Amino acid sequence: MEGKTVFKMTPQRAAILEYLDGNTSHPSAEDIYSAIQKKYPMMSFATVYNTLEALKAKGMLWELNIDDQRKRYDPNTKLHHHLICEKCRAVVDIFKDFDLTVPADIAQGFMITGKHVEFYGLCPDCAKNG
Amino acid sequence: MEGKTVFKMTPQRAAILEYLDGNTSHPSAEDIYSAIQKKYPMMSFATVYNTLEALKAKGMLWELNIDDQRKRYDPNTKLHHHLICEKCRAVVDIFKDFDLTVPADIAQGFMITGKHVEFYGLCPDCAKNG
DNA sequence: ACTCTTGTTAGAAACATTCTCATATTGGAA
DNA sequence: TTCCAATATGAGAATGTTTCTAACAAGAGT
Repeated sequence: MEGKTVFKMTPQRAAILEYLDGNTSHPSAEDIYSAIQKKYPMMSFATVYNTLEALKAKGMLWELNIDDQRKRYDPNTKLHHHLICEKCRAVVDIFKDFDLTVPADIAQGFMITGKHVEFYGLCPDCAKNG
Repeated sequence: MEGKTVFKMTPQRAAILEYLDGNTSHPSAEDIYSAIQKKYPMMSFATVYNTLEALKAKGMLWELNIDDQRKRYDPNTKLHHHLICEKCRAVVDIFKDFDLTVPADIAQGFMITGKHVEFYGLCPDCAKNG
């Protein structure tokens, strides 16, 4: 019987959790890896991906497909949305609850379980310089 | 002076355009490549990507980051949103205009130029079988 | 101490996407 | 028509991200 497997705490995982805690930068795996490598040079990329996968499975992390080039991770799993700078790829959180009801005749029989709004634009820095 | 470069029509491009015209399946580059390869076995992957890039630059195509694994392309560039099946990755269009105004105090100085809503769920087939 | 489960690591592999560059085609101009 | 410069193509190499492999390590419980 499948059962939920134990999540063992290790120094590597503690470091990843510490890095993610309260982090609103929506880091990529690479970002996480390089930040933590300073402290733990032995840390492997596989461990980063394994841990992110485990956290995602426990619902403690969102995997965002917001960036053209790589996955981004968000430790805040309370319903919210995102604003993305098309120039520097900065991502910021939008905490606002939009009314997004999809009428049945438009939902085409889908069972809707989640929603996410992406806003595109330019962040203050890029708007100034570009 | 940069100027917009000419878009030369070639048999390969005609085939890609024909395949995309009215296509609501949100195909990946691979999908496009294999569909067209039946007719044009000499067609190269580079050509598919080059053409998609050119069409995107002309605003005739959207590149969608809604799939974990690969980019998906949408020839319909009229404002709309998407509903994604989390099981089979099917993507369907939602033509409904949501009111998505972001108050200035929440926009954090961003200049917002676009928006896109993703709904997640299960398509009728997957809801039935899963 | 022994065992079972789970986590770690380095490196290889898989995969999507982009790049290179020699060659071929296109569409307008002569 | 023929010619030409710009642009497009194709095969394969290169890149970057993510996943996989397999051997080893660490923990908890017996």
